[in-house]
Amino acid sequence: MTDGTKSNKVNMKTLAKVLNVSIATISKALRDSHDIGDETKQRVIETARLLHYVPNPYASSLRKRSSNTIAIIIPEIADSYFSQAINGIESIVDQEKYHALIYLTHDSYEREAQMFNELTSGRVDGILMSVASNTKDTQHIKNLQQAGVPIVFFDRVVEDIPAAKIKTDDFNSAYMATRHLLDQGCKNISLVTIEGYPSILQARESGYKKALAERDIEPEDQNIFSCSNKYNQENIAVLKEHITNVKPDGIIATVEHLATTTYLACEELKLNIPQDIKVVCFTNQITAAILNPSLTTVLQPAYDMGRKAAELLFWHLSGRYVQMESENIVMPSKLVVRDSTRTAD
Amino acid sequence: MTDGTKSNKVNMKTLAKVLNVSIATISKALRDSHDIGDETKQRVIETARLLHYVPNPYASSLRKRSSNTIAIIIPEIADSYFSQAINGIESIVDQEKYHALIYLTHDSYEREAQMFNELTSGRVDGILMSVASNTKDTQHIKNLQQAGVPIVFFDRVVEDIPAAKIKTDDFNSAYMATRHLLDQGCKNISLVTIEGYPSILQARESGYKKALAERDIEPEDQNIFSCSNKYNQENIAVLKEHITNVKPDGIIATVEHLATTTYLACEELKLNIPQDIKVVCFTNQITAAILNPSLTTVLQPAYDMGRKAAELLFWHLSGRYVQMESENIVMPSKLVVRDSTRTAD
DNA sequence: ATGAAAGCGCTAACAA
DNA sequence: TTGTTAGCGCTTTCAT
Repeated sequence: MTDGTKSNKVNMKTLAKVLNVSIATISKALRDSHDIGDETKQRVIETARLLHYVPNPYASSLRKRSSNTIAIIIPEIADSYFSQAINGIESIVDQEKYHALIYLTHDSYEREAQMFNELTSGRVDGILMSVASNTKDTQHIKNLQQAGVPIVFFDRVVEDIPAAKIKTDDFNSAYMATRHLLDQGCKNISLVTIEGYPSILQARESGYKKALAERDIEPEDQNIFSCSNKYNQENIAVLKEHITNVKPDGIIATVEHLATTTYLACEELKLNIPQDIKVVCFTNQITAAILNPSLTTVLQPAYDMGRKAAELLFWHLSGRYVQMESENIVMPSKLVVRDSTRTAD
Repeated sequence: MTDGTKSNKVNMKTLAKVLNVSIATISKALRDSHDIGDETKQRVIETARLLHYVPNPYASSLRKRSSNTIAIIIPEIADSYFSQAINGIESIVDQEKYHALIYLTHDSYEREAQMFNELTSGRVDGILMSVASNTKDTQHIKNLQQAGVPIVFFDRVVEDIPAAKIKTDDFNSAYMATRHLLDQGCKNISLVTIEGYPSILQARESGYKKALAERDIEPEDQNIFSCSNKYNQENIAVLKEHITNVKPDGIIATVEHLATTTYLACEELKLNIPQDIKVVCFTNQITAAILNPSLTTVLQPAYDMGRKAAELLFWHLSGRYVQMESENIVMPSKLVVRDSTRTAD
């Protein structure tokens, strides 16, 4: 079914014939080469416009061994952080006249590995990625790097791979959140995370523990609790069980979907936020302000992170920049205090 | 900077040399052609695997004049409807071993038209799109169709173009929402929309008016109010002005970002939702349930719509399906009643 | 069942 | 300044 109306397909050959010049002249003129006369250039550009000539990207990519396209590889897309980050990425991709392929791993290592294998083909000139939660073996990523495809990580980075990385300070974010809850009088704070992400979770755990240690509180294993990044009844049940058993008076939810999960779990347990239990969540949702109660959040500069990641990649692609390995940019996240952590006073 | 480690680039030529067969044999064997012996096939597949052969997509696309990639063209991505729709699309794209390019129009006709022009190049085999709000002239879309690129519209469709369309029933959605507000005792309902989308808005307006007419209420022009699809202070101010002037006791917000805008406008005006004013919003945000108060929504089957749109496109692409023009699928949206439209009793 | 060869549309030496 | 030519890696007749 790919026949189409191939009748009026105009290519360089067509232009060459019409203008009585060689194909090479057309090619050079269109790429504004310096060894084509201004007058010829104009004629070529003009008739190209008239005949609605559009270059065939695949011919060009095959020949040049570069595709003017990048891949965005992320765990999921129905997430305010990632969708805002994509906006940032897109702003640069568009500006550079590139194209962006989007791939969702759904946090599956297998899918991620397969995608990377496929991308060995030269389909993209570079990759922007947030790694899947359960990716431990990172050989697939290293392989692609060795094949010469530059990679920039954003948010969910792989620490032990030499590549550019844009992230927020997970240690400090968790530290800020924990200290805030302590300041609000919490004595028994649970850190709720999701499975996977060894490096990120470790950093957040450390930040959490440091804040506790500063107040001479011994962290309990049971307060570090992990469930799935889903918003469903089962997850609510799991969280309810944790709350019932551990009876935290403060919860730090480290991923977006846990916000709704936590609120609903508390509601079902008839726990009042913030009186009975205070809640902080890592999320960029703009509705945080109008939740019941409004939600204290750790806000990441998603758009800017996406933009920065794309900028780094394009600097590298255009040769302006080389030391990708040493780029390790940490952007500040922000604690936005709202009613979900308010004290009674 | 696109040199990479081209040293170990293995292509069909490499395989042919290694196996002492012709390139044609390799090609056929890998595509499981019937005129290659089973034994040869196995040998080819085996060594391809061993040498980590991955076909060059651009060579293949150039030759076959089809790219195994589609374009997703949408106004924005930081929107729960679109991101959920993309999830649905991706589920099919992945299954069909296709690739998806993502393009954001930011609701700009100029950008949209330019993208379509670019896609004349044959970069994609098909397009899934939601049209930009201010697109009136649709020649760019027709041009691409005439060039043989199939297009499936979802959600924001262009009625007068013969192409497959997946949408929800805008007339009925607005009708349901309006009737619900009337049932809850509202007498002065405002329909808040955004600029653009003639066909969608007209349908919603009609549904709104029909519900009013059934109760013998004359719709007032001032109750149909349009602002921008932004979440910012200016937009809040504009909405506040409307509320102050028109004093509606019910608001139907027809796009997602208007939810937060409306809530904050009411808060600033010290209007209690739902006592002073009831609110319904067209949105798929999962946080609707935990807003203050929980928000009555018109929910669209975003994931299924994306999936369905992709399915239609691939049926067509694989020749299984031809009558794209007559496909006009309307999927039911759902009114989810919550506290923002609750009556006092 | 396998191979030779043409060519998809473009780029980039190299010649003229 | 312009043209000739040799591919990029793959698919696909058409021979054998």
